[in-house]
Amino acid sequence: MYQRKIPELLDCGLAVSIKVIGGKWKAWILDCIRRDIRRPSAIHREMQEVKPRIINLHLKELEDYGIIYKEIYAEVPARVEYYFTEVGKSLLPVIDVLELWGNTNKEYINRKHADYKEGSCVMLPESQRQN
Amino acid sequence: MYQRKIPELLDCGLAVSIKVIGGKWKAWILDCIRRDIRRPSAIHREMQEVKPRIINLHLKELEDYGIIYKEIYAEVPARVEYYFTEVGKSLLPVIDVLELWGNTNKEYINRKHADYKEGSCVMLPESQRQN
DNA sequence: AAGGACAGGGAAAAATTTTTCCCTGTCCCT
DNA sequence: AGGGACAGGGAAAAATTTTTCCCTGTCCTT
Repeated sequence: MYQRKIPELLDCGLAVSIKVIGGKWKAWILDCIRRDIRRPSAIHREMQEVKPRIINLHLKELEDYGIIYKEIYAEVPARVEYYFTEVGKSLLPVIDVLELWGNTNKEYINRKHADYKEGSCVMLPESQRQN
Repeated sequence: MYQRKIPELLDCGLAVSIKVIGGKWKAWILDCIRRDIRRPSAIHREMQEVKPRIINLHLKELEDYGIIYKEIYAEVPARVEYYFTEVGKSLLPVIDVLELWGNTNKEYINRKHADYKEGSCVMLPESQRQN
């Protein structure tokens, strides 16, 4: 486990929120669980682009924060499913707000961003790619 | 300027939102501007904890995204002030939502987090420190 | 002439996050 | 016995972000 060298400032609400959902794949994972894709292997299948190891790390982190929890069914082989805690449920509308703002403004942001740094390497959705 | 090696996935609204406000000090900077602390030097004074260079980089990025823009007054020495673009203004309520969720849940998150990894090194606000 | 405020940025180091590679088990099916 | 699905993690490499250090100017005041 990585040991921080610089203490985190977590007294600001915004810093806390971003810590929880700011990870590269966290939102996607939360979205899976919201859509009833609850088992690790199912999430792995859903997120082909991302290595299982990475997903596991994020799941663990979200579990650490008390956003999701695990049910381990004593079957054979053991079945694991993730569910939202109450706090986790309260996070969903927040994600919706972010998702909405992002979708509303992504063309604007991407265009502006491209205007400045043409060196950037942005992956457009397939429908917009032109190579 | 850093040249990405892995293309970004920016078709998801959430990824866009987090790209824009996810930087370590972006939210604080936006909050300064919102409170009429508009000049680079004033922002530097407000954010003593952060080196001016870093703030400048974030300001530049926010400007790139079209969240803020610069007014350069032809005085001597030149005076610079940052303002929100329309899109930038639309981001403010989003930040409020994040801030509110974070403030509502930070004790819960911090406690949960500490429960798991006691090795973590979290800087509490002064009022809560006990060393 | 020296010093400070102002706006700004290059280059490299350090810190952190993300990724890859590969390993541990159990069980089921063929 | 071999192969695949399942859940999970150590260790190191790579990528990215953040930070430090120090430099460029101009102008104003002492």
